[in-house]
Amino acid sequence: MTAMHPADADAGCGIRVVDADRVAVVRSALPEEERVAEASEVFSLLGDPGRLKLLVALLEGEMCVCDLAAACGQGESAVSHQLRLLRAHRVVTARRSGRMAYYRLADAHVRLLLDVTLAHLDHGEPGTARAVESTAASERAAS
Amino acid sequence: MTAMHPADADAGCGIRVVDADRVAVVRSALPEEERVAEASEVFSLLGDPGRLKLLVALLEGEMCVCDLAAACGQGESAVSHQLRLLRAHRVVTARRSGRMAYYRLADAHVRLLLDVTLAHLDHGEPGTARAVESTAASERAAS
DNA sequence: TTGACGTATGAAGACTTGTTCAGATGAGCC
DNA sequence: GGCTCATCTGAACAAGTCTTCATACGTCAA
Repeated sequence: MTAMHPADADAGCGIRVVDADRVAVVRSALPEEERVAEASEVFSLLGDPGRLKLLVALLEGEMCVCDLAAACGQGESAVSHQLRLLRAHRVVTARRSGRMAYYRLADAHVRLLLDVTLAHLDHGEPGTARAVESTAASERAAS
Repeated sequence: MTAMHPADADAGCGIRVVDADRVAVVRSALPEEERVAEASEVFSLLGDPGRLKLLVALLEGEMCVCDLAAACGQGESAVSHQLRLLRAHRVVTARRSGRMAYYRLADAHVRLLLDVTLAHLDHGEPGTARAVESTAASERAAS
């Protein structure tokens, strides 16, 4: 664990390393594999423009499939497929009323990510401080 | 724009709509197509476990390619490809020193997203309020 | 019950995306 | 110069993803 001269060291397996200390620190700071996978799945869900639009739309409150499709300019079947995916990951939940299905956001973390991102989009680059503000506000309102 | 009885209306094109008002509101609240695309691209970048690990690693400060590879348990070529992508999207920047290349986070928004997510991972579900706190703190420290 | 409707689902196809391997580039060292 | 090393790049393949079409399911109204 102590510092060694650069240019040689290994990090468990036999991999080339320059700054062994740094590598060790980062390694222990890195979340478990499984956590990273979880997080990246969530980001992946937000990584599709169609899905992202659906979720942003749902920030306004619950909506049925056909309204979501209309509001986001997508086919109803496509929307249904996406919602299915989002439901499987517990990002949204469905409430059924007769033959209608109303969807709403179900994940506080995702809501937070969306808020942060929207705030960022609003005022170009700077974003951070105000983003956090507006995020906290909308989070309060979202309970 | 005024309310009409449910079950029939259209939203520009000829699409079935239940709550025309809601659809109209959401439509105007939705960011421009282009903004949504930008945002979803960023999320997509965070949506790969390998890339996500690289970025989390870079939260600790700048690192060279081989150390990143070692710390994240990935091949150096793979890492280089990913960094290239991240660089193209201005999420990271490279500083060259001799034959080494040192990468660092270059996007405040991405850093914020990472912080929020890590905070969320730490204390399971609740997350929101404390996530914002810790996020703001780390943002201050990150300038 | 029958038909229309909103939603859900399965399968197929085109399209992305990530990894790997092989080789190229350019900096440092003898 | 010639060698090694860190990084980059291109091509190819495997794997995953999104959309579409067709169809199935449950609900409501007549």
